[in-house]
Amino acid sequence: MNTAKSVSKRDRILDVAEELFALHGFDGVTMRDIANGAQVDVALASYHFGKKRDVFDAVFMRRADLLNNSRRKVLYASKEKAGNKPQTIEQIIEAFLLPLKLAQETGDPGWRHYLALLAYIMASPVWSKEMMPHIYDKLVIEFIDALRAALPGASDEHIYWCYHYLSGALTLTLAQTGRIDQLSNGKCLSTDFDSAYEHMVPFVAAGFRAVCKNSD
Amino acid sequence: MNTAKSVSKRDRILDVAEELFALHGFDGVTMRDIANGAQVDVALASYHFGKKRDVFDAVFMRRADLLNNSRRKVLYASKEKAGNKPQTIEQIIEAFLLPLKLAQETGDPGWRHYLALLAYIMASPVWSKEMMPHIYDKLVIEFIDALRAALPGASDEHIYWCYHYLSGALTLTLAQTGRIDQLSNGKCLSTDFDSAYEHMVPFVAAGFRAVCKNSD
DNA sequence: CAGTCTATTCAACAAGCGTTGAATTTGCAA
DNA sequence: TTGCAAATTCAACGCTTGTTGAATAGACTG
Repeated sequence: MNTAKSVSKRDRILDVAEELFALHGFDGVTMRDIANGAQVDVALASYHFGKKRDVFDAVFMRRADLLNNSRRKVLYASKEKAGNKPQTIEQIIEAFLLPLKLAQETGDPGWRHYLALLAYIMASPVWSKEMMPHIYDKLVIEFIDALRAALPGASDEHIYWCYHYLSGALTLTLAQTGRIDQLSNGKCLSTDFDSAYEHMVPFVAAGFRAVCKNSD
Repeated sequence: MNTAKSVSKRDRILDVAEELFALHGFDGVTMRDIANGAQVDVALASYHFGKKRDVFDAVFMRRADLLNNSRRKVLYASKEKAGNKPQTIEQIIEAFLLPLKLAQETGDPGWRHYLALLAYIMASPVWSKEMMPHIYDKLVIEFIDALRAALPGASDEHIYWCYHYLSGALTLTLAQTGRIDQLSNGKCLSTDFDSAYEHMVPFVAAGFRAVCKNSD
């Protein structure tokens, strides 16, 4: 049998750790939780990755480059498409969000879990300081530069605050807490990234314009 | 000496727990961490509150009613001020955010920690389901009703998604991760709720209008 | 000052934790 | 088949965890 998949135990450990860390955070998951989920001995995770913290890092890094490259590629394609004109805010935000939507659309639940893990990291004062600068900063700065070019005359302060709101809206979306499902009585779904993406672009773009038009 | 304060050990436990839970989450904090921080024996927290989970709940509940009442009061005052006309979106969002800004402005670091704890709960799939409906739902529904009245013709789906983005922007603000400080090289500060509030109102209001004008 | 209730500490427990070294199985090349 | 290295399990360690019952100190009342 074993029709589903024949991934290595090593990969199963990463898959399970990804899901559990996203759900319960670093301290809410034990090595035994991971081992049980992966149907594997407790010692195996240590054998492959080292300390518990190294498992967490391995999970985080597994898709980080993939996601970063995808985002960079989409941003550059968007820049190229705009030619010598500056991109519109909508185009920049679309480029910012599209790779996340695409990751979701692969249907691989691993990507869904990874995005939730990213949300966990971004919303945590401790983990955000530890993980984000090293991995995601370079690209974020490029996006902010693009926004600056698209909003001539806007003050840096306004741009950074608007980016912060964008980042917050995105973070809560990636977290997939199920809260919107419950508040809306099922009319909106946390897992429906298409809708989240579709409405987020005009929402954020309008926000940027409204705030930044008041700059000196 | 002891010039600063003469709070009871019981209160010191809550204060320390509040700060630590906000920073590290429920599982990232031990009873001994709390006891050490409060300079108190390990057993005392159990004596006063029961299980670890009960300490968490006690911390959460201590300010929940206070905050809820403040928000309700501000919302009603805003409604009254608008008279028989519907409130503007700006007025509703201001009413939504003002109590949080006021809590911050008391200067009491406890409130700052509590707001960060709220962010931790809102961003967590597990805790958000467990804590939010019971405590904050009734009021949130009132705010959404007000928004519906201020946006005639807007579809529920649009309103809920926009509220979701507002909630996300707010959550990341309350979390005070320090990320905006670092990205902006100190031009913007996570602890500067005045600026966060000031820019968030026009940002979110414009977002609502842009999305909801496309409703059927 | 004796008595009583509350607040606090002390000491200890059983369970669960991450981690490790040795033993065992598996996969593969010679 | 043998040999060897990688993958995996087994068994156990020292430590930390949350929690509890008994002992002590403190506050207040009569």
